[in-house]
Amino acid sequence: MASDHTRSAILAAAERLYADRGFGDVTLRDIVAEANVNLAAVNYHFGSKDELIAELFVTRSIATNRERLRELKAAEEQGGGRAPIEVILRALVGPTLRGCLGPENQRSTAARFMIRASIESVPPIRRIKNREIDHLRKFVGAMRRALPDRSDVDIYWGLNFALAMAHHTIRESERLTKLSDGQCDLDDVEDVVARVVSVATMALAAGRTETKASAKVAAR
Amino acid sequence: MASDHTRSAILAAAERLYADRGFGDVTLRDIVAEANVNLAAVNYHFGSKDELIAELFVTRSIATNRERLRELKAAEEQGGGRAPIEVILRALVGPTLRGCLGPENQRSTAARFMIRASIESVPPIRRIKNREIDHLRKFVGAMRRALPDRSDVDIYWGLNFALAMAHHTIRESERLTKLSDGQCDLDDVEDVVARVVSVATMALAAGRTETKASAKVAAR
DNA sequence: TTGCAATTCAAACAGTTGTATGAAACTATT
DNA sequence: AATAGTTTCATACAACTGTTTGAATTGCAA
Repeated sequence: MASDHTRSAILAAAERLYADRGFGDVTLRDIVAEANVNLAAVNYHFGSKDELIAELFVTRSIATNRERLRELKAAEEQGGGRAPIEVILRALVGPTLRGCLGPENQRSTAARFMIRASIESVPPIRRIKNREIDHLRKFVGAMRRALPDRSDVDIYWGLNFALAMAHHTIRESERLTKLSDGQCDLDDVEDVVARVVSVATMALAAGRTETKASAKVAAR
Repeated sequence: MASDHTRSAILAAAERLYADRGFGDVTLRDIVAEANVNLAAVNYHFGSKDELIAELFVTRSIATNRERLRELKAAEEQGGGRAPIEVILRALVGPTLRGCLGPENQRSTAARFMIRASIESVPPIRRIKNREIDHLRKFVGAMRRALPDRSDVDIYWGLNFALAMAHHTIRESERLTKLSDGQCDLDDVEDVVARVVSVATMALAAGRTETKASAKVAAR
């Protein structure tokens, strides 16, 4: 087969540029210049610009999802098919947070690319994200097993909030640092993971079925 | 002065189109066609496309922020300068959620526009968002007064998580609906507000300074 | 070496984009 | 009615976009 050299040079250059400057103002010509290949090579190897972006994102997504499921499976096996909720949540948000936060200077290109992808949503990436639901269902299942007397609705909301805290913290890490004048240490990834897991666990552990009712009372 | 008719026709058309089809594939030509005005009118009245987008977003942001502060001020006055934390959090996330969620068919153009702005982040909007920090500081102050023995870091994290849950729920409302097979009712806005406020309140009320330590223990 | 497929390349294409221009039309004041 | 200022309009501009083409080159198998 081919040497594949051009293909991977394009992938690397594209990831680097997208990570640094965003999808908005990186053109194919920027990419091929960075990769030292011909302009037509992108269409030859990937078909189109969108397919290039999609391939980049899929590759990284698969890696994260695999890591998530690995942690989940390990936890459930260790617990005889049932894992504690906080370990499940850690498997859900840990890989993403670890992949995207941490000291900026030692942040991988892949991490910076994924941050971009979470900030600037472009069509090819959105299409892929929409297919992530099946992956999340596996976590719903595990959470159901961990909290058998919890309603499905509460499980979904708990999952939603856990992802919310993780993704928003990544997206707005710069703002949180500025707002807190550096007091919130986003580089201490394990602390961030612990905080997210802690709150999400509380959200799911709080008084059964009471959540909605009690909150509504407080609303008055 | 002028009739202002053209100006507001452009604003209305642009908001409608951006809300429906996103920033990515709405051109100035689409906008002026929808508004029944000449192409050059946009640059004449707004200077550039980006300034048009900025004006749209600023207008809506100011409205939301004003509503937030109105609720906050009312609550603090009623409590003699100190409001309960859950009321503060409600003032923070309530206006945004109420503005962006609710039955789709009766969702205002403004609301749909703001959802777009939160999903597809474009440069002019990002620049404005970065200036939102001063506004958030007012909530930090109120939260400090409500929870005087809470560390600043915990306050910042609590604020961050509250905004995280609100914004992520808006951004991913479609996915949550699909994942839960319609069981999570995103149209019941007050329930959503109550859920977010409830979890955020718990996050801030949970064992002082213990949060981090206890979570770290759970991590083992 | 010859032949054939895979790859690279320069060049052009076709389309779109936001913006600028200068004349025309309008508005309101004198 | 004449004027000055504002607003509208058709049109052109200049730049950039992703993609295509067809010829040149390369690498490998027979």
